[in-house]
Amino acid sequence: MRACVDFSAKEEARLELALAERVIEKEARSEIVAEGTQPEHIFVVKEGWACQYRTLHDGRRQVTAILLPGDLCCSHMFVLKEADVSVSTLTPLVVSALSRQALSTLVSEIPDFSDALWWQALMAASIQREWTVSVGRRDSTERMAHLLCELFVRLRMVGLADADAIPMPMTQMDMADALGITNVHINRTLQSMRAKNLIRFDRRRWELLDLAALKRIAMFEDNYLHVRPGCNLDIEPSDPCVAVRSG
Amino acid sequence: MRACVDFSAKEEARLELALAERVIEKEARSEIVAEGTQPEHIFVVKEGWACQYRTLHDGRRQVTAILLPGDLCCSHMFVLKEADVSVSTLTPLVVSALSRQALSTLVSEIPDFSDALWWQALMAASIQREWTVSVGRRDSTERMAHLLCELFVRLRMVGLADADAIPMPMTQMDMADALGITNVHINRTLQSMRAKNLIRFDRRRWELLDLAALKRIAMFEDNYLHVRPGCNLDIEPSDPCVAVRSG
DNA sequence: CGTCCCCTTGAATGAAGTCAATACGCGTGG
DNA sequence: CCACGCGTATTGACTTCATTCAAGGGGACG
Repeated sequence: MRACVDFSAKEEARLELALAERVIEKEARSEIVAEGTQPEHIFVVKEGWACQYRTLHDGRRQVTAILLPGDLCCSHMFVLKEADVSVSTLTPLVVSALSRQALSTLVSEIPDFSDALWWQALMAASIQREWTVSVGRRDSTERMAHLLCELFVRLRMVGLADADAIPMPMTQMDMADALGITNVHINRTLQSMRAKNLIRFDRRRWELLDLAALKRIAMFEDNYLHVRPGCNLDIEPSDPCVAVRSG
Repeated sequence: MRACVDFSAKEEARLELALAERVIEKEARSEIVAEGTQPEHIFVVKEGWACQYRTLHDGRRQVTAILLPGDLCCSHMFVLKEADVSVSTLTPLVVSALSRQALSTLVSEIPDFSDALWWQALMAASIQREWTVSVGRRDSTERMAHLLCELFVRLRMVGLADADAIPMPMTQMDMADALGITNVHINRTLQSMRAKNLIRFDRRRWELLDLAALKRIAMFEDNYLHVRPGCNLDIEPSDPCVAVRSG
C-alpha cells in the first residue's frame, strides 16, 4: 500500500486481509475524528481525500495535513492520549479501520511492519516541517506552488495524477486554511498564477502547465518526500513505483 | 530521562550506560547536523539548547523546532535517507550520541524503549503541528505568547524553569526565524508585551509576569504537550515529575 | 578603545486582511 | 421549465499588520 518497504507476497496478503476487516465509507465534508476525543481506530485511506486541522476558539482554522489514498490517519492516537486534531473528509472517503489490537497483531506477524509504521510517521513529520517552513517563510504564491508540487508528487506516487494535472477537490477556503491565508487572497494568488500560465483549471481538475517553474517558485526540493531513486515520477503512473528499502 | 515511560531501575541504568558511551560537547552557535548529509548518530540533549531549521536558497530561514535537555535530535535520520533539516546549538551543548547499532541494541534490551521512542517522535510531531498552526493563524503577539508558554511548560517538565521565569538564550533573530516574523517586528512585539506587563526580562532570564494572560492570548491548550495529570507544573520543579504510562 | 553583534527606533513601503457586493453553478422544488 | 437558495468564486475599496531600509545605541570582549 505504501511504497516504503517491500513486503513479501504473503505479508502483502496478510496486510490486505487486515485492511479488509473493517471498511468504512464516509460522505464528503463529514468529520471522522474530533479534536479532544479518543478514537478507537486508526484509519488507512483507501479512496478519497481528507484533511487534518485544528480550530482555535475564535473560529480560525489551520489545516495541518492533507490525507490522500495510502496515508495513515492518526497513528499517534494510540500513544498519545487524545486527538489533538480533527479530521474531516474532503471527498467521499473509503477507509480501513484498524483497532489497536489489530495493529499490534500486524506488528508481531509482519517483521517489517513496524518499520513501515515508522517510515510513515517520519514522512508525515517531514511534511509537517515543510508546511511550517511554508507558512513561516514563503509568500502566498510560493506557498500555493509548494502545495501543488507536493500534492502532485504524492498523488503521482500512488498513481492518481496525470503527467501534468491533478484532481483538486479542495475549495479555495480549504486551501486558505491550509496555507494560512484568507480565501480572498487565495483567489487573487490563483488568478495571478493563471495569468502567468503556471496553472489552469477546469472544474476540479487542475493542470500544472509549467511544473519546472512551479518547483522553482516554491523552492521545492526533490529530496523532499524522500522519493526513492527508482521511483520515477516522469513516467506513467500505471508503471509501478518500485519500492526499494533503504539500508 | 524523558518522562513518558516508567523504566525499571535496571533499565534506567542500562540507558544511562548507553548515553554515557559517547558524550560530545559543542560550543554555542555551532552546527551539529547539516541539511543534506547523512549523520552517523542521533543525539540526546543533556545540557543546553539547540534549534532545528531549514534554509531556503535565498537565505530565508525557518526554525522548525527548539531542542531542550531531554530531547532527541534527528531520530528520523535512521529511517529516512538524509537529513532534511540542519541543527545548530544556541548555547554550549552537551549531547549523548547513539549509533544506529546502539539504538537497536537498546530497543531489543529494553522492552519499553521502542514505546519511548514512539512517544518522543509523536510528541515532536504534535509540537510541529502546533507550530504550523501558530505561523499560519496566530498574529505576532499570539505567536510569541505561544512560544513562551510552550518553552515554559517544556522547561518545567525537565526542571529547568522557575515558577514564573525561564532562561532565554535565543536572540530576537532566532525568535524571528522560529515564528516566521522579521527580527524588527519581534522587537516591536516584545516591547508591546512588556508595556502590557506580560513579560519582563533581565539579560537572558525572562519573567512571565502573567502566565494566565499569556496562555489566554496564545490560546494555549493545556492538553497540548500531553502533560500527564500527575505532572503538576505548579509545584516546584525539584519535585519529581512522576511519569505515568498511559494505557 | 575599537569592533562586532544584538537590540532599538523611525519612516516609507508592501503584502495580505477585511468588508461588502456581485456573479456563477447547481440542485431542489414549485 | 423557471425561480429560488446555497455554497463557492470573484471583484473593488480600504485598512492593518508586518516588512524593508536605514540609522543609532549599548554591552561584551579582545
